[in-house]
This record gives sequence, structure tokens and C-alpha cells, in this order.
Amino acid sequence: MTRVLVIDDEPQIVRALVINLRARKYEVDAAHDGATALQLAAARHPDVVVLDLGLPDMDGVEVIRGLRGWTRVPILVLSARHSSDEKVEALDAGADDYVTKPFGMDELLARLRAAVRRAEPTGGGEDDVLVETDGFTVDLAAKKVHRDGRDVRLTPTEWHLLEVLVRNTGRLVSQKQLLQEVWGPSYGTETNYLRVYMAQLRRKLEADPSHPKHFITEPGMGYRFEK
Amino acid sequence: MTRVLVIDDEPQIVRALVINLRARKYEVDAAHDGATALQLAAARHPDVVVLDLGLPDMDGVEVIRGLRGWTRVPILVLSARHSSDEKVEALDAGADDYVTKPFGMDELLARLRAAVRRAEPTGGGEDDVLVETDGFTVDLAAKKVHRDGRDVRLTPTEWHLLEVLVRNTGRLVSQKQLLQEVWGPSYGTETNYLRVYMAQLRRKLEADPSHPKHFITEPGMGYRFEK
DNA sequence: CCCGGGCGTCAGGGTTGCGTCAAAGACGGC
DNA sequence: GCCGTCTTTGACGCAACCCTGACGCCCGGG
Repeated sequence: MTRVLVIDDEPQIVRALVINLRARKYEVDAAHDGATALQLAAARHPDVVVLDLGLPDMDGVEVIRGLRGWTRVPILVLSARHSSDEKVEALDAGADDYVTKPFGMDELLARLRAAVRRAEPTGGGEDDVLVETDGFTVDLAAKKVHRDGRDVRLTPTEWHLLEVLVRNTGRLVSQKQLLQEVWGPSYGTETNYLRVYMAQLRRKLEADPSHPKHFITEPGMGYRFEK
Repeated sequence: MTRVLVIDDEPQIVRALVINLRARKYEVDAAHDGATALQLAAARHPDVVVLDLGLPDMDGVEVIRGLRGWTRVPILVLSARHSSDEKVEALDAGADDYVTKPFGMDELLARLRAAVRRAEPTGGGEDDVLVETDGFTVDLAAKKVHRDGRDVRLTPTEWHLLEVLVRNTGRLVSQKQLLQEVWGPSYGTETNYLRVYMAQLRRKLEADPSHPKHFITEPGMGYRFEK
């Protein structure tokens, strides 16, 4: 869940933001002054900060600098001031976006999404989807199968078939659905393809291919993958 | 030097932007329609894109999608339309910022600086830039490859290909993804390029190029870099 | 007991995809 | 304007993959 820190001294604005954000499944913390905000940011490590520049205890730009001293968290600035200098100062201090009041809630939320999105990890992120059984491991993101300490080589068709089955772990997948997903929409009756490729998958992955534990045949209906 | 791609069909706006950007030591490319823009982006790999939504040949949002299909380059949208829906659509399509015309040049430049700044690589991941194998070392930050005590000379295309593979160490990278990341979004089927350049990388980096240990072919699917 | 449908297995042949080499084309520097 | 480097393109041999048909097995029904 994405965590947002809202910093504003006007209660009605805070309330409106909190309600809208919570309704969209964000986790929200709120602060009414700069000192509290910096403490909260350090304690809670928000994924994005919404900051009103007009705070009672310190200059908004100082809050930005305070945050930028140790974090690159996206900062979205709110301000009643339209002057170009204000914007430039805030942005150059390290803010990521600047919205002038009064603002549209839709637009603010869209800018928030944009800020969160680009802070997401890039290709370096290890968001691999791992499916493990007692005999082998399937990594859907890396397109890798591991068994007995070594990688198993699968052909494109074998992979495609395995992928469909694994994404439906525990569920029955009909022969027609398998054929259409792997071989294309114009296929649907060539069940012999399935028999051949199922045998190859079992030979490569099952401990005892003739008595499969994971790739299970449902006669007349389809196949099922079980962990 | 930071490279900017300006996309706008109004000559006076383009001229104003180009003059201001060049004066601040940016390298500037300009396009006045979407098709040219996408080509230029692929060819020049800008560090930031300034995009006017009102183009003669295609919808601005389509340009955003065309870029987002293969790159995370910051996109700063210009538009004469103030409506909230327009902004939300552009931002959710992948834009990073949205500025309505008429705009102040100071503000635009500040937003541009903010967009470029946050796209910069994080200072923290120092150990990520060095990738070592038993035969050679890749330094992603310094753009250098070391082997047997000396630097290996790579052409720009070779380096780009290596970079994509190394950033996805252990993961399979599809032929289409490689082609689009290295040669641009309009490529995707020219697998002969890959064959030629993979052979060159292997010749320069593998101990035994005909039996590669690190640059592994997954027939019909793509390539994989392993340490 | 025989028969038929559905499934698993195996092996051969057409086709596709990959690696390699070489040469032409594009680009930039001197 | 010439030359060297990098990129693109084409051709060829070879290996791997995909499809196909044949056969045997199991099981339920006639």
C-alpha cells in the first residue's frame, strides 16, 4: 500500500485530502506544521509527500530542504501563491511538482499517481514471481525453471504452456483454452499437440514422468497444475 | 550535457524554447509532429521530452504511449487546454508534468530541471554499477568493460545491448524488447541485428565465443546474461 | 469378450531460427 | 574529399524445434 504524508495547516484541506486518499486505498499521515512533518517523515518513510508551502512554524522551502537532506521521496507542493519565483524556488529546492490552490482533486490525484509511478523501481527491481513445488521452481519473470540445482531448458512452446498452467495453479484449464492461448485462437481441437507437449513438460519436470504429481490430466476436460 | 526533445507545431514556441534551452547549455532536438518525434526520440535518446498535446498528425496522448512503450524518459506536457480531464488523461498515460499555456519560461525551466534531476541515478547504489563475472567486469556507471587487465573497446550499439542485458542479469530478455530498447520502438522483428551484435559481444567478452557461458541464447525467445 | 475413445509415447521429416562470414552502405573525422 | 569505423544487409550451413502419424495402453460400454 502506498503511504502519503499530507502537510497543511488548513484543517478543511487536510480533511478533504485524507478522505479522498483513503477512499483510494492510500495510507495517509497528516501534519499541521513543518516540525511535525519532518518527524513524521523520518518515522514513517512515506512513498510521497504533499506539502503546503504556507506553514505556521517554518518556511515551506525549508521543509523541502529538510527532506532532501536524506531522502528522494517525491514531494508535491501545494500553494496559494501563483508567482513564478515561488514555483522556481520550490522546484529548485527539490520539489517534484507544484500545484496552485484552488486545485482540482482529480488533477492532484493524477499528479500524485505520476509522482509515485516514476519513483517505482525500474528494471533493477526484483519483483520476480516465484512458484515453488517440492521438485522444481518456476520464475515467471525471468522465464527460468530450476530443478535439482540446475536450470531446465524449455522450448518456447513448452514455456508458453507451462506459463498458462502455472498462472492458473490449482484450477482446471480446458484443452480448448490451452490450445487457443498457446497455439492461437484458430486452434481448439488439436488435442494431440497437448499430449505431446504435456509429455515433454512432465519428462523435464516431474520426478516420475509416468506418474505425474504436478501436471494432472483431467480426462476429457483438460489439465491442472498443482504445487 | 542534457539532451532535450521539443515537440510542438507552433514555430514561435519552438523557437522560444530552443533559444532559451540552448542558452542554458542544453542540447536541443525539435520535431513538429508526432511521427517525427517518435523517430527522433528513438534515434537520439533524449534525457527529457517537452511535448505539446496539439499536434497535426496524431493525438498527443498517443505520442506519450508511443514513448512509454519502451522508455521511462521524463515527459513534460504543454497544452492550451486547462480542463482537468485532459490533464488526468495525459498524466495517467505516462506524462510526468503538465503545464498550461501560456506558461512562464522560468517556471517551465524549473519544472524541466526538476524532471531531469529526479531521473538521475540514485547515489546510493554504488555496488550495482559493477558487475563481475569470472572472465570480465562491466562498469555501468563508467561505461567501461575490463577484461584480462585491459579495457575492451565496444561500439555504441554493442554497449547499449550489453547494458540492457546486464541490467536484467539472470532474466530472459525477449528479442523484441532488446530490439526496441536498443534500436527504437519501430523495430521488433529484425532479429538478424541481434544475431550479428550478440556474436560481436561474445567474440569480445567470452573466453570461448562458440560456447558462451554468459550470453545465453534461448531459442525463439530471447537472450539472457548470466554472471 | 470385443470394441472404441481418449491418452501417453516414440520417431521421422519439414521448417524455422541461429551463428557465422563477408561485403555494401552510412557516418564522422582529418 | 578521402579514409576508417560502425551499422546494415544478404547468403549459407547447421542444429533445434514443431508437427505429424503410428502404435500401445487403459477403461468403460455393448
